[in-house]
Amino acid sequence: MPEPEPYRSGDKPYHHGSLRAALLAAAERTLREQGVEQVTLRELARQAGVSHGAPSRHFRDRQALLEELAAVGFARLGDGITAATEKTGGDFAARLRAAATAYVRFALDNPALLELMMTGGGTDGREPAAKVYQRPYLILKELIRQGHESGELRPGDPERLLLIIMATFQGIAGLVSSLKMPLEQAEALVADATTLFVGGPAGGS
Amino acid sequence: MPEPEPYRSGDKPYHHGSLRAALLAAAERTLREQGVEQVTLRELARQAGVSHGAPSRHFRDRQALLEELAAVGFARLGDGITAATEKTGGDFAARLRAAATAYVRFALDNPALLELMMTGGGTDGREPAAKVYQRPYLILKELIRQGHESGELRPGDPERLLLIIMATFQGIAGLVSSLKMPLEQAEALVADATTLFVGGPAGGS
DNA sequence: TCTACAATGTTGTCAACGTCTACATCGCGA
DNA sequence: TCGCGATGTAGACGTTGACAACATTGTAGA
Repeated sequence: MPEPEPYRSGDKPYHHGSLRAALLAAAERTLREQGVEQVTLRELARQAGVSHGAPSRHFRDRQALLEELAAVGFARLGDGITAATEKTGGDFAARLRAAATAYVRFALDNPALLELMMTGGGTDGREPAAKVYQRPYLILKELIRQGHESGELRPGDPERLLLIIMATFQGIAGLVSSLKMPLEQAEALVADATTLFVGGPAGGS
Repeated sequence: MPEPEPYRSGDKPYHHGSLRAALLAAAERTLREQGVEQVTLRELARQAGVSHGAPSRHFRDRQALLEELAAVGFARLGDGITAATEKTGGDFAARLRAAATAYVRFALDNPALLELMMTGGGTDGREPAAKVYQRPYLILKELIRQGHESGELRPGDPERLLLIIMATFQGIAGLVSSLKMPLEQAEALVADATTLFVGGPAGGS
């Protein structure tokens, strides 16, 4: 079965039309299905039906493409967390849990992409990837402010609380992802952690 | 006229003698100094003063070498945590903190190695790298049992508490590592988290 | 002592990759 | 119309992982 090209199917135009987007899409698919190692410029070019040199017109090098892909991931993750918290009612714990759940869900749905986002794909520290935390950082910061204001969150230095909470959720996401934990159990873990931060007992006893 | 001289310093014997260890050592150094991408079989062979095909006698392929390197890391991390908890006095919180501190210290001292341990270096899911957690898992499990026995740890299902604690410490290690946080601040974070689990208020207020 | 063998290292080769350069084709605005 | 910049093509080069054929060495047993 022929690959369903979005534009024209039979004759190939000299110019692709949206090669950049096509390369990123192919990259994400390949990353998900075969891992970073298989995300090669030549392979993406093949998938896009284009010569092996073409990608260089859109991405300086392989690393640049991976960073762009990671950026897409950042945006989607941020959107997911924002949407989750915004559509959740006023209860502080529920919103905190919603944010964490969105994070964990992303980790389970996009393990390879999340890994890419955290490690930068390559190694040339060109991007220390502290960026993963930026969006969640701001969202959580605001959430914590609200929690303190309403008295629903245990007192304490907001900055330090923020770091612990972020670390915990980040850790849960990583744990859940590398243990391939079922979503149900992952959410239970999130619920426990949330309860812990808000002040109640943990462990569901 | 043949030369019956056994060895001379300066002339290279045909057999290296301990090539496997030399390759692993070179791999760890290169990983630390230049990142995973630079850990190439040929480069390691060069560093060991050996031909480019020699490594294949000791490691099936590059991935196998990286996994071996990760295993070395697991062992060292486990030893570090065990040593830290064992040499710390009876107080539960102190021992929990000691374990976490050892973890975080390892993360700060060996960022690239820890990353390799968690991601498996490659991507071919040949090793889901849930191994990182095995040693800490057992150690923490025992610690939690003791904490519950002595009543120093807040009550709750041990399994769930274990997961949360592991996730948190794992998260702190990752956060600290990718944010290149100074050790001092990292330890404060660990102290906060420990206090939180033991039952007191967090945030150092 | 001699010899066959297993372990280890060397050399040569191949395909795939990233990257570079020279060239071809296209669309668009002066 | 025409020319120019953006985009894609084609080929080359050096590096890498992997493999196969061969060389060297220590050693166990005849």
